[in-house]
This record gives sequence, structure tokens and C-alpha cells, in this order.
Amino acid sequence: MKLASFNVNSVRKRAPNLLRFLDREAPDLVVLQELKCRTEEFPALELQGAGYARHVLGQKGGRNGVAILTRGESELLADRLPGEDEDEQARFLAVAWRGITVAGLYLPNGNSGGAEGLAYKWRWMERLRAWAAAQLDAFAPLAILGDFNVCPTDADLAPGALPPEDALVHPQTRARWRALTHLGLTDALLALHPEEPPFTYWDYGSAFEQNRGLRIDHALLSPELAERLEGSGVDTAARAEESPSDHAPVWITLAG
DNA sequence: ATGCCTTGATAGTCAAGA
Repeated sequence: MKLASFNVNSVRKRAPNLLRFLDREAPDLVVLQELKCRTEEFPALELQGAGYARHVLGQKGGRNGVAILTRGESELLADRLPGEDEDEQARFLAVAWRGITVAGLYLPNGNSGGAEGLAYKWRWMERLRAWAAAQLDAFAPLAILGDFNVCPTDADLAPGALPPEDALVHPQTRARWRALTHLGLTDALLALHPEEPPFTYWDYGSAFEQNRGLRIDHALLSPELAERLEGSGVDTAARAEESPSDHAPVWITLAG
């Protein structure tokens, strides 16, 4: 089966792109980020006809908003990341689906809001680590997909694409990424493309044609799902379309 | 090197994205 993550940069603006992606790649599950709309404003897509059910968590204003589309029904497990009760940002969903737990997330960028904005990103990453650790302790087969806003190493960005103090490449951001993956999670894109992990984001303008990109959208798998990993990739066709998102979808295929 | 483009909220610009 195929799972995917797509930061659409406005689901209303990108509804045609999303439908083309679903038609082309036929994922069984896709997590969406940057809906940029309220829950009730999520566009009336032809999803039910294509066999997709959905959980949508929108938010007015800002860039947030996440959703999970599944072939067949799924059970909503969480619509917020535990650990910070006052955090109202729509960035996290988790569902139970076909015997696995799937989280879809939009991790804070961390470059706005000054020191507090960066601190929020790092707290969010620590909360994610704690949540993932609890899932693994309970032996839940776990897949975490989304826009992590983290370039894990210097191989994950074009040289000079970001200044060294950027929140996406900051040493403390990378340390928190390692604390997460070192729980025993497999980076599915890296595992199958270790020599040249593909980029998932290219700035608007000439970045895509110059392949001046970043790898910030990720799929992390618990050990039992990593053993089922058959393929992974980036749907660059979606980024090459007219009026694209600045992100391309990431997909993985699992046996069974 | 930089939000160089893009979007949404809002009413001419501005913040935020990465």
C-alpha cells in the first residue's frame, strides 16, 4: 500500500493539483499540510467517489491546517500534540487505519516570532518525541508523515540554500531530529536513497529548474513498518505543474 | 544573497512561508 504526504500551500488554491496527484499516484492514505482554511472551508473534492474518507483540522488565518485522507474509514486518535495545553495551532492529526497508527504533522517553521518562535519549534519537536516514544512503548506500528521543517544534514539542502543560523538547519533543530529518529524510527526516503536523498521543496522562482531545493518533508517508520518498506520517492511531476505548491508530495510503499 | 514569489487577511500593504 502507498502512503503520501503533501504540503499543498492552500488546499483551496491547490485542489486541482491534489486531485491530479490522487489520480496519478493513487495513494491509499495521504496527509496534507498548510490547508490555509477553516475546517468548513475544505473544498468539496470528488474524494468520496474516489473512495477517500477524511479527517480535517482547519484554522482561520495563518498557514496551519492539516488533514488525513484514507481509502476506507479511519479512527481519529488525536487532533493535537500533547504536552502544551495552550497550543491551539492546527498542526497534528493521528489516526488508526488498517492496523497501523499514522500521524500527519506540520511542524513549526521557527524562523518567525523571534526567540519565542524558535523555542516553540523546539518544544514542539520534544513533544513529538515524547508522543512517538509512547506509541513505540505500546508497540503500535507507527508512521509519522508530514512537513517537518527540518533538513536533517547538509546533504538535505542545496549548498548555500539557507544561512547556517536558519531554523531548518540549526544545530539544536538537528539535535532534536536525531533525538526523535534515535527512538528507532526509519527515515524512509533516506533509507532507500542514501547516496542522494531527494529534495521535497523548492522555492518559487527559479529554484526548481536549478534543483536548488530542500529535503524537509519526511516519512518516519517504526521497526515493523520499516521491514515492510518497499519503495519511497518524491513526486516531482507535481512540482513541475502549472501553479504548483512549493512542496512536492513524498510517497512510500509498504508490503501488504 | 535575498522571501527574488505566493497566499491570505485586509483594504494598501503586510506577515509568513523556507
